Amino acid sequence: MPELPEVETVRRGIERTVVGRRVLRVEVGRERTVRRTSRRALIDGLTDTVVVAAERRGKYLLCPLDSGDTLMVHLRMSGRLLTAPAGAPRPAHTHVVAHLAANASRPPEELWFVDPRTFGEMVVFDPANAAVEMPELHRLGRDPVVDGLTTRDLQRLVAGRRRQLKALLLDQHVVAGVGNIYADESLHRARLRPDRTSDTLTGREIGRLAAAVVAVLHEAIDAGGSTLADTQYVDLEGNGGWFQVHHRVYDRAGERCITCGRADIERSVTAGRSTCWCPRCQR
DNA sequence: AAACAAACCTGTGCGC
DNA sequence: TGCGCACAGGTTTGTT
Repeated sequence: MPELPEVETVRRGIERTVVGRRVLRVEVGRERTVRRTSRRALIDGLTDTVVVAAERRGKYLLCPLDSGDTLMVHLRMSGRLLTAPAGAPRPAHTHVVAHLAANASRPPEELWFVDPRTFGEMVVFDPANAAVEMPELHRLGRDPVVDGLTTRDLQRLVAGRRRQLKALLLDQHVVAGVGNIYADESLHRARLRPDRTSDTLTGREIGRLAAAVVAVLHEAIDAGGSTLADTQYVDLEGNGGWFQVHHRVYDRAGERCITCGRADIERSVTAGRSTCWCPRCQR
């Protein structure tokens, strides 16, 4: 579910309510959530540490600890991070609980990792050894929000390659953080068909696409991300985002395009993913 | 190199 | 009401 704007919203929540607090105790239910290492490794790596920052690369949430290690959280399809008062009843599929010490402004709380589909992951790793423990971090492409994404950046990324634009945007090694929603929304804003190949783009079109990706992601962050009908995605406090009301194509197949008002949004499978686009606006 | 399918899981919504 | 199937915001792996 969560793409860059949703993970960024969670990151800001962690920054506001978790950074600076000590982890007193850790419970791990499902071992699958900590499959990269083990229950023991997560518990030992997190217990009695202070979370000193909250960072993000693409869809990876990275929290440096005062021990020198870093906590990595990836929400994948259905993961959620939630804060709750100590002792509050836990929802189904709560796989990890970190007990947080009170501080001047907050009472004792718990940080929950809830994940019905169990694709999500948590691990405490040593950043000095990241090449071995978290190799995918080093293979991530540019983060359009952290690094920016200029026309020239995108020109370099597509140079000498022939790829469908949808696949290009979804490839985390090229651009980190764009998922199915924001790929479709970016392509619509750039007025480019999802199945156009990168080698057919003019310089002007590359510029439109780079600008569209950056603009869509920033607007989505400003709206707190997208919460769809299933309300799977919520922030740390359990509140949904509202960018879904600005979606122009995603999940609108069969509906009239609100940009041109003269064609219906089509659905196809491109890059192996359900894809929504306007046959009139997008060339 | 790039496209494609399958795999990892559980929940939900829809047609019958 | 119940059943079976398609599908879901991600990523990796293996095959054409």
